Amino acid sequence: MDKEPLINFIQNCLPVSKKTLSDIAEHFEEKTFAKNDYFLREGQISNDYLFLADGFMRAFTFDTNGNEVTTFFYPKNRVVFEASSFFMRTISTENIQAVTDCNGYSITFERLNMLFHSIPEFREFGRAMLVKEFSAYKQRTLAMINKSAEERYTSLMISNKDIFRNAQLKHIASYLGMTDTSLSRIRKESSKK
Amino acid sequence: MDKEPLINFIQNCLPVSKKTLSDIAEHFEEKTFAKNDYFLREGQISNDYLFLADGFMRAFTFDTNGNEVTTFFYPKNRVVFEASSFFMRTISTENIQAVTDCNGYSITFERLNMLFHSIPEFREFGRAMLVKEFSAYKQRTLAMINKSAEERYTSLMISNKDIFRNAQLKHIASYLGMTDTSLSRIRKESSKK
DNA sequence: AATAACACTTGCCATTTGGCAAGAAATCAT
DNA sequence: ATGATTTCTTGCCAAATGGCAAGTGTTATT
Repeated sequence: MDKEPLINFIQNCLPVSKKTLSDIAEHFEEKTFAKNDYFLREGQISNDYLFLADGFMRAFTFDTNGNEVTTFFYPKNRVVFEASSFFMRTISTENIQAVTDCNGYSITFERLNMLFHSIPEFREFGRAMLVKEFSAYKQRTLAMINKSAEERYTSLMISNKDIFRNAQLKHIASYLGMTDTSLSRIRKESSKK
Repeated sequence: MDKEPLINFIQNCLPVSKKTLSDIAEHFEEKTFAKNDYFLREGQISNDYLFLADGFMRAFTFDTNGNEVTTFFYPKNRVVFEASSFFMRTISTENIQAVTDCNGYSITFERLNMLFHSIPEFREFGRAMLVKEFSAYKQRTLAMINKSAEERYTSLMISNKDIFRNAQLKHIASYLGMTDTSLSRIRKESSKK
């Protein structure tokens, strides 16, 4: 059985025995997504927790005016899940879509809980993922407030260049809270310097 | 022993036996804060998980230009904690301060984990609080993007009138991602209608 | 009650960002 | 490869928001 990337990722987060690791990995199953496939669609209850081994995904939803808004980008080598729908078993308002061809390993809600129940260290892993995601989200919120469009662009450029390599302009623009027109202009100005 | 509000709150979130409830409540201790007291200061590792029975708090930090930014408002009857610092044992970049006189019940990291370990249902409570907070944060992020300053004001007015009753203009302004000058003007315009 | 400190409002003007629409460039399907 | 579709850029102008600073109102302190 392969699942190398998954095992490495878990091991990097918390030190557990090889045995436990393979017990955990056993419950994940391989998944692939073609470009533009959906991992989660709004209206569904999210039932999969995914480790993204390769590729690039994004989450999006719609604001009150019906405009699509990108809410998150997921690079490879991290877990992908919509916390609220997955853990509270509520209908998701977000979509998660493959931006490029992707592959990874997923586990269902039921099985994940079973593992959380039986393996206390792994419970810690689950909590750590949740807290980490939350924390990243907070930092992003902060970066949005009290920064100009150009500053938001620059920060993202510095911290997440891969987003610009993978995603479309209009998706990045809505992620940054500006129009694609503005982002285009800002990018141009910025490249002059 | 009192702790009525705490017990009611937990019971509302998940149905547990009276016995279990009082076992849980026993580990919380009463806390009071005078107006402007701090529940958490940046630079510290957050070690308390608080149920706010009465009063009003706010979280704030500073953006890259050194401006104070309000990141959250906590009305009474909910839990107050900074997930990242509390659960990951990292230094907090946020401050949490009493906006009015407050009182509630708090529990330490160590004791909370002990309860999580020994009472599986309560573990669910912990996860639910974390997910709920995260979910609220996401909704807020979304409400900020692609909305004008006036729309952001109006939404907050509708959903959280109590913030306007309790907090200062400049704190609300930074929470809404605008200057206090703008908020003052917008509020005026809005009251005309 | 007087003073000081703080919170809020308002006028004037500068700057940033958006809206629209046309054109250029890139990508996709046949 | 060719045309069709989608994505990105750009010019022009309008609208929204911010910066500064003075003025007014409110609250706290002695």
